[in-house]
Formats: sequence, C-alpha cells, structure tokens
Amino acid sequence: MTRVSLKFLARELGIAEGTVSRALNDYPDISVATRDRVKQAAAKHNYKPNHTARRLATGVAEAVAYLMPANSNALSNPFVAQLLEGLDQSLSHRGWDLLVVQAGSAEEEAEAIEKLSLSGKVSGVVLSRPYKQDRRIELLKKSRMPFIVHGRATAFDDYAWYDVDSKSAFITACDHLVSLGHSRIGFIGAPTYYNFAQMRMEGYQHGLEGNGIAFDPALVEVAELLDDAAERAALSLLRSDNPPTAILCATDIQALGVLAAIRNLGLVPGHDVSVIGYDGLQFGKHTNPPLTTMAQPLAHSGRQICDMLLAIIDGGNPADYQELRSAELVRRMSDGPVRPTTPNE
Amino acid sequence: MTRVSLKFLARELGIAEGTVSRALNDYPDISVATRDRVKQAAAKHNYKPNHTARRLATGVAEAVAYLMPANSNALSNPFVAQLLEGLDQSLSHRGWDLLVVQAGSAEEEAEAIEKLSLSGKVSGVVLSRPYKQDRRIELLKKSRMPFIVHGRATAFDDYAWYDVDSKSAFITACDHLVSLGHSRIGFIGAPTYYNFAQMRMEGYQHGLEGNGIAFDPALVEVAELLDDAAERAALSLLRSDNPPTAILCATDIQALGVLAAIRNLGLVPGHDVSVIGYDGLQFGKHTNPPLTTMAQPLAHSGRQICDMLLAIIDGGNPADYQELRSAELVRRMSDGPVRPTTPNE
DNA sequence: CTTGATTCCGAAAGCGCTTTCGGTTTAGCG
DNA sequence: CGCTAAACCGAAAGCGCTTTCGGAATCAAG
Repeated sequence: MTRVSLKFLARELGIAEGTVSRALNDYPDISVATRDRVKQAAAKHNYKPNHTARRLATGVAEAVAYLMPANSNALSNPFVAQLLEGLDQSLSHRGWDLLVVQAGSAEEEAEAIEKLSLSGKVSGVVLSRPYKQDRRIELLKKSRMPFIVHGRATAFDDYAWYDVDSKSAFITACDHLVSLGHSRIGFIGAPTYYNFAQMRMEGYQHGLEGNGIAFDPALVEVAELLDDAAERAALSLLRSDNPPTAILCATDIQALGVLAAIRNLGLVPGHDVSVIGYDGLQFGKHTNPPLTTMAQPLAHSGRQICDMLLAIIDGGNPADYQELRSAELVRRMSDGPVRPTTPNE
Repeated sequence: MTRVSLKFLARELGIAEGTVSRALNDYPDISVATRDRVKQAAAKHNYKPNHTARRLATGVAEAVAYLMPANSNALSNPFVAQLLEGLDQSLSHRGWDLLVVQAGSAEEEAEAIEKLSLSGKVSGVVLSRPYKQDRRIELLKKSRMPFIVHGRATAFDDYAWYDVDSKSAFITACDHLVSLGHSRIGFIGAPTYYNFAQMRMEGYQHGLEGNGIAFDPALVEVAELLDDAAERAALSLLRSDNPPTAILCATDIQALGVLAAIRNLGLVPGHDVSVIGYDGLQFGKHTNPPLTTMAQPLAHSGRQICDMLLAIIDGGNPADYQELRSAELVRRMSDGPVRPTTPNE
C-alpha cells in the first residue's frame, strides 16, 4: 500500500505536480476541465494531502494549542472537556487541529510557550485561568503569536480575552441574599494568585457595600479549589462567635465542601445557613441540598473563544476581541430566608 | 526577529547545515568539540527546531491523537480531562504532541480516522468507549496505524486495550447487596451499543446467578447516560408492583438520577432502597446521600494507556498490550441492609 | 495573417530539516 | 616514512507540498 501523493496523481494524469496542487486548491488559472479531472482522480484514490508537507510549504501551522490549567483536580475538570469540545468544533470547521499541552510547573509552562511559538507547531493558543500578573501572557505577547485568554489578568487592555463578569455576579448574589434578609454574609475565596479570585472577592465587597453592610474580615476565608479545603474553611467560619447566616463561595467545588461543613455541624444548608456557589456545574443539581449557584454561560464558550482566536490569526487586532459575559443566578435549594435566631450559642 | 534555523547556526559557526543537525542529534560521527560548540550556539540563540520540517524529513509525526467520545455530556466529562492529563504527561516526556479530535457523527468519525492516518498527522491514536462492534476499530486496524482502545469491543484479541473489568465489578456489587439481604436487585443499564453496557449487564446477571437469584427482566431498564433519563427509568422500576429493594447502575451519572427518583417517591436512598453506581466519581461524595460506587482506578490510566501505545509505536505487538484492571467497592451511604417490608403498597 | 492579450499549464525553486555518501584529515602501525 | 583505517565533516538529495514565473497554446482584434 503505497501512499498516494501529488506526484502519484500527477503521473497518473500525465500532468505536472504543481498543476495538480493548484487544481485541488481551486486556483483560478486552472481550467474547469482539468480541475474536475484532477479532483475525480483524487477522490478515486482517496488522496489526503500530507499535512506536514503542506504546513512546511505554506508556513501556516493550521493548528491551535490549548494550554490546560496545571493543577486541574478531578472536580474542576468538567470545564476542560466542555471547552475542548467547543474549541474542536470551531477548529474542525476549518480543518485545523487542536493540540492540548499541559505543563506541570511554571517554568515548564514558559518553556512550553516558547517552544510552541518557535517550533511553529501552532498558529495560536488559548490560555485558561490566568493569574493576576501572568507571566505566560507576557511570554505570549512577546512571542508575537496570536492568543486569547479565557479569563482576564489584572491588566487586560491589550490582548484578547473572553471572560464572565464574576464581579457583578457576586454583587447579584449578595443582593439576593440581602433580599432574603441576610446581613452576615460570609465568603470563601480562592487562592489570591488567581485573578478571578480577586474579582469575585471585589464583587462580594461591593455587594455588601451596596447594601450598606460593613465588610467584616472575620467573615472571609481563602481556600484552595478543593472541596475539603473549603470545608475546613467553612467550619472555622461557622464555629466563630458570630457566624454568618449565609456563605458565598468562589467556586461550586468549594460550595460542595461548605455544604458538607454545615451538615456536619448538624445544621441544614439552605435553612439554617444559605450557600451560593459560582460556576453553575451540572452536578449541583444532585448535592444535598441542590446547590444554588451563579451559572456562567459556558455552553458555547469554547466555540466563541476559538472563533475569536481565529479572527485574530486572520489579522484581527487582539484588543478588538474582548468579550464579557454575565452569569445568572440559578436558584436551587441551598439558599433561603435568614432564620430569626442565630444557629450557634 | 528572524527565526533561527539550522542554516543560521551553520553560517554562524562556519560549518555545514547537516553537521549542525547531526551534532544536535548526538550523532556519533561528530567530534565532541564541535558538538559542544554547536549546542552552545543553539542554546545561545535559543534555537528550537522547526517541528514541521523535522516531521517531513523523518516521516514520524511525533504526535498522538485522542478520539474524544462524541456525545460526551457535561456530566461524563471528568474522565476526559483526567485521561488527557495522563496522556499528555506520558507524551511530553518524549516531546510528542497530543491532538484532540472529536467527530460528531459516525461518518465524520470514520472520515476523521482515515484522514488522520493518510495525512500523517499522528503516529498513533487512542480511542475511548468502543461500541460493541466498533467500525472505528476496524478502520484503525486497516489503517495500519498503531492504536489502543480505552475499553474493549466484543472481539478484542488482536488489538491493544486497557480496560477495567466491569463485569466482575458488578458481580462484586451484587454479592455485596446480597450480603446485605437484598434479593430483588434492579439494574439500570446503558445503551446497548456500548460494549461496556453489555459487560456490566452480564456482571449483574452472573452476580445474581452466583447467589441463586433468578434473573427478572422486569427489574432491568436501559437508559441513556444522563441523570434524568436514569431517573425516569428508576421511577418506572420503583413504581412497579414488586419493586426492587436495591438498584445497580451502569454509571455514576445514572445513579445520580436514581437517587433523585427514590427521593422523589418520598423514600430514602440507602435506607429504603440501596443504590450502587459505577465509576467512582469524586463527586459522589457530595450527593444525597453520598453514593456507594464501584470505583475504577483511573488515577494514572492516561499515562498507562499512553505508554502502552508508545510501546506499540516503537514496534511492539499490539496483542501483547492488553491490560485489565479491576474496580473496587467504595462504600458511602447509598447502600444498606434490606428493609423488612416492601416500601410500596 | 499578424499582433497582443488571455488562458492554461509545466518547470523549478523553495519550506527547514534529516541522512546518506564520499572525501579529507588525522591517527595508527609496521 | 608510506599505507590503511578511523574519525570527522561537507555536499547534496530528498520529504510532499506550494507558488512564482514564464512559455505555449488559444483567442480576439486589427
């Protein structure tokens, strides 16, 4: 079984290799007659161009890389797959490839980015979950390679990004809680090197402020993006002298741990203590009780992100591709009116 | 910023391009002196070989494709990301790339496989979740491209695969339930075109048989791999004249729906009706009640699978790479002793 | 029938790397 | 000191495709 190449087709048809190539690529200087003849022969022999050779010749990689977040624990993974699905859809439309690269450490990540750009493997990259000051973004900029960030870092004026306005989402959540009568609202935040952690925290603070509630540092804890870390954090909040009657969580995963903490204390979430998460994970429907959450619209975010990236690759100005979506409150069962008596003491 | 190429280095060092290449690739016919000189220059100029050109010249793609399952709904996604992570680790060790390809329909999938092999983009592929008679496997075999299947199809003697023995897992689950006094054990199966659906079903039947319990078709339902589909199926089981006192589910996702069905009937899962899932999703810790499940060891399965694939690419005989792991019972709270009275009527 | 403009295709030069082959140097040995 | 054998490197041919350039054939117009 010998591979069918351009040369093969050319020989078969008795015409030049270059002509075959141009015919296949719909060059205008090829007569319809020979074009059809060539295409038929190609179809007959099931010819698929060697992508590598094509890349080398054209200089365009026809591929995009997704930089998978490093410590993606099992619970946070739903995103990844969903995003990949969207990216792939948008890409395959063009016949391009999707590369997934994951780097363990920060150095490895820098190395990976440099290699990606210098080796010409891809013509663009999408980066997830940026840190506050993200070195990778700097590297990407320096590399002159088109890229888009899923999320935003602190300075975000001169590159492309797609993000959900989690700040205002937390304001909404606060408002909601206040409307239920809560005034002691706790917050379980994410590690501060993530930029989203900062924004959500700000949303929480503004939300409080907007409702005339003083910010109380005793009501906030920072926890890793894991259920049990959040559980411990919630426990310490709940065991304090003047515990919150409601807790906002930076992520749904953390909310899971918070629910557990509440139950472990013999209280019932949504009744004694309200909790609201963020992300809108499907799984939230099955928690105990079902989790109220600020759902981000990640339905077609993958496609959207990829389309933006492709537009930039096609010559668009990165700064023109910035999109801010908003999250919406999905009420399930973990929130409720404040209870008259404080649960502790 | 001009790209630094072999030619560039060659000119800089005043030696031939081929020599530079051989020096970089540790050919034995290059003196240590020049080798070091070349490597230093390469490092100094931050030279990264153009991967595309290298591929074209050597003919090896240095990349592997992962065929992402088509209808991977949000809930089943944790696997994907976890697997990808493992694959990537094993691959990056070699400096190879990971391509993710997803095809919508079956035809698209066939097309994708053909294109992958003919276009020379990858030197191997990993396929997930095979169907019973999987056309893709046939295509892969015909393509002469190394591949490995995550799971098994019905005939599985002549290709490489990595699978978990879900059949015996379901026997274990049955035994466990019987030891708790259950004898009316229901089963929510998966769509029959999946081979794993078949195996799990068989495990269930054998498990019954081994305990002297007659198989009762009225106790089994087949549902899509979705929570609500399973919920409906469970409802119909539970509402029958002689409902099961325990339900085995082909997947954890389905178990989620089953728990919901039980609760909706005013019964309490784990007390009135036991349910056991399969997969061992982390999320099961947070369901209501926490889900007892047969956990498959997908910790490093990605790495393992990839290493097997690489071994085949290196010339190994596919049939020598077949690995069957076993799942283990993770007891949480959704199983319990049978209750004396039947819940219905 | 000549001329100039089109239309269509062949030839050939790369893309950046690998690898074979042969030639020049140097070392080894009688 | 001459000869063979290593050791080392340069030259060049590809890998399979794209794309430019120019030439031959065709056509319209003068």
